[in-house]
Amino acid sequence: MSTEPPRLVEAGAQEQEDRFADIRAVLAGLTPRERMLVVAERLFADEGLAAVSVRGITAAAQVNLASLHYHFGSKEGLLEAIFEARAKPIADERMRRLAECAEAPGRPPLLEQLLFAFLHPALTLGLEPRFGGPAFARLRARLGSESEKVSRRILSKAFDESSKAFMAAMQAALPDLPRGEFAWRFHFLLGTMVYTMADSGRIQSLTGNACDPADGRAALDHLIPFLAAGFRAPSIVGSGAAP
Amino acid sequence: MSTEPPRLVEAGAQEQEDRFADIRAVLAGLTPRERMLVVAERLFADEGLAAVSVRGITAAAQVNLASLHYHFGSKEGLLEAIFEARAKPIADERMRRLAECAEAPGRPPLLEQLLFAFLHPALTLGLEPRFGGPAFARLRARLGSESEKVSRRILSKAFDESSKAFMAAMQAALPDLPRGEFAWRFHFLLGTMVYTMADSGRIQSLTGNACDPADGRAALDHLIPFLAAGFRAPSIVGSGAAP
DNA sequence: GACGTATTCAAACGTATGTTTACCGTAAAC
DNA sequence: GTTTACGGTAAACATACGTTTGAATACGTC
Repeated sequence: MSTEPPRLVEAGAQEQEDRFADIRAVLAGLTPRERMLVVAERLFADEGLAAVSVRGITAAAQVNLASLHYHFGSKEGLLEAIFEARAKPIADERMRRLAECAEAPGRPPLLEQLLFAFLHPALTLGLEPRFGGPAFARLRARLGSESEKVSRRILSKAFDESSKAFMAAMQAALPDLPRGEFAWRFHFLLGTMVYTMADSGRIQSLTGNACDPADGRAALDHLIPFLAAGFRAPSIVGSGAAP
Repeated sequence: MSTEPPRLVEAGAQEQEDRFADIRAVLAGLTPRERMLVVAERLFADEGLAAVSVRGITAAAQVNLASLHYHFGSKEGLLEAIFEARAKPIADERMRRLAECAEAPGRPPLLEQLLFAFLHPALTLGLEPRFGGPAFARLRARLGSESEKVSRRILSKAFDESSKAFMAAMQAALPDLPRGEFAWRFHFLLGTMVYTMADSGRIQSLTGNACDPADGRAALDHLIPFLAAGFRAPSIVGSGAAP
C-alpha cells in the first residue's frame, strides 16, 4: 500500500528470507511451469491477485520473467491454469460422492450426507502440506471478493455444475422447505464454507485460538451439525404447519 | 489484470462514463475531503484496495491528486479514515442495542434478540443509497481477505470490542454449549454475515436471482432463524444429555 | 552431425504507480 | 496591511508494473 522501500537490486531478485523454504525441495523437482503454479497459488492466496506481481512470482519460482507469459499467456491466464489444476479435482470429487449418495440404499440421501459430500472435498482436498497447505482454499475464498468480471467467470466455470447438482439433491432432501427459503440457506452454507476456507484469523483474534479454521477435519465436524440444524429450521414463510 | 488500453489523456482524467452519476448531486455538496471518502469507499468495494489508484480516486472525486496525501497522508491513511467514519457508528450501535437487550425485563436476552442486535447494524447501517448503497458492507467483507497486516489491524480496531461483548452475551444465552463449540459457531455466524455483505453474486448466479443478499432486511429475516437453529443444535462433544 | 521445435534468457518498451515538491489563492488574526 | 495558516494546484520523481522482443540454448528426430 505504502511505497515499498527502494529495492537494492532488480525487483524481487534477491532472496527476501525465502518464503518457500518449507517446500523448496519439492519445488526443485518440478518443471518451471509447475513451479509457477505452486508458487503463484500461495502468493495469490496470501497477498491477493493485484498485490502479487509477475516479477514476484517468477523470482520466487526461480524462473525467467518471460517464462510466465510463454506458458500462460498472461497473469490472468496463470490464474485460470491454477483453477484448472485445482478446482476441477474438487468439483469432480463432489460429483463422484453425490453419485454415491444417490446410489445408497436408504434414499433420499440424508441432508448430513449431502453436506459432507459437498464440503469435504473443498475443505480438505488440495491441502497436502507438500504444496504449501491450504493455499488454494484461501485463494478460492479470496476470489469471492476480487475484481468481479474475472473472478466471477472463473468461479462459475469451476463450480457451477457441481453446486447446482447439490442444490437439487438437497432440495429433494428438504421437501417442505420453499425454494426461496432454500436459496437463502444455501447462500449461508456457502458463506460458512468460504469464510472457513479464507481463514482470516478473525476468530482466532477474538477467542485466542479456541478454534482453527485451517483444520479442515475439525471444521467439518462442527460445521455439518450446525448447517443441518439451520437447514431444518422452520421456514419463515408459511411453515409446514399450515392447516 | 491485462494491460489497459493506452490512455489517450492523463490517467483517469477523462470522464469514463461517470460511475458516480447517481450521487453526483450529493457529492457536489460535500467538501473535497468528504468526496474522497465517499468515492474511495465505493471504488475500494468494487475493485479491491490494490486495484484502485489514488489517481482514480482523486479523478472521480474531482479533487487534485495531491489533496489525497494532504488530507490522509497516504492511500492507507484514507482507508483508515473510511473505517473511522463508517465502522465506529456500526460498532457503537451494536453496543447500544446490546445494552438494551441486557436491560430488558425478560433476562437473559433471547438468542434471537442478540443475533438481531449484532447483525442489523452491520447489514443495514451505512446503506443509505445517497452514499452509493452498501459500499461499506462490501468493503468490510473484502477487507477480510486482503493483505493481512493492514486489514487485520483495521478490523480488530473497529470491531473487536463489540464482537467480544456479544460473544459473552450469547455464550450466557447458551449455557449448555461448550466454549470450544461456541467459538466455531460464532465463526460460522461471521461467515454468513461477511459473505452476505460481500454480495459476490454467487447465489444469484446459481439460482437466477432467487434471493438478493444486498437486501439487508430480507437477509436478516432469513439469517436469524437459520443461525439460531444452528447455535441450538446439540453439541458434538458430550451433549447436555450426558448421564 | 544437422534440422526443427520447444523452452529459456537478458533486455527493453510503454505506461501506471504512490508520493513529494514548490508555488498560488484565499481569508481570518493581529 | 502585513502575517499566518490552510487548502488547492501543476509538475515532477522514482520506481513498479504487465508484456514483448529477439537472440540463445536445450533436445529429441532423422
